[in-house]
Amino acid sequence: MCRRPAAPPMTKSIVKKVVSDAYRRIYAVARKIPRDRVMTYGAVAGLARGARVVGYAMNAGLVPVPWQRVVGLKRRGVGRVSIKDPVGGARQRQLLEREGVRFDGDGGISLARYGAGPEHAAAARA
DNA sequence: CAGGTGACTCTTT
DNA sequence: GAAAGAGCCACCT
Repeated sequence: MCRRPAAPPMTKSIVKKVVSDAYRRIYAVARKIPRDRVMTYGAVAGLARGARVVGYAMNAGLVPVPWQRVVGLKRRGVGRVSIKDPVGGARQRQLLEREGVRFDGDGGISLARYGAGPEHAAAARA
């Protein structure tokens, strides 16, 4: 049955977000992220142009998007969970590990291996 | 309309 | 290598 685990309140404000073209664009990209793969906010936004907006879109959490596959960039080639909520961050990490993504001792993710960006495609394939 | 905030990123000191 | 500042875009008050 369709049980909704902690379904967020569908307020008009939230609906308005989904209608936004920018949000739709972000959701479309996030949805394209393959399993066992991660993408940085900058990659989803196209660069550091609207990286913040990407986080906003994920925060909405009203669309069936694998927000867990969207991570922040800690260092060049290394990603990391940038969620503000410690609970949500831990959950994301667990979900990613569950899909096969391995974390570094410093909580970093090797984008060269799990990066879903076109630039990392070659590295990811290797 | 203007100000403030944020799951970001980059450059410079 | 760490810290601070600036840039950017969208949403909320």
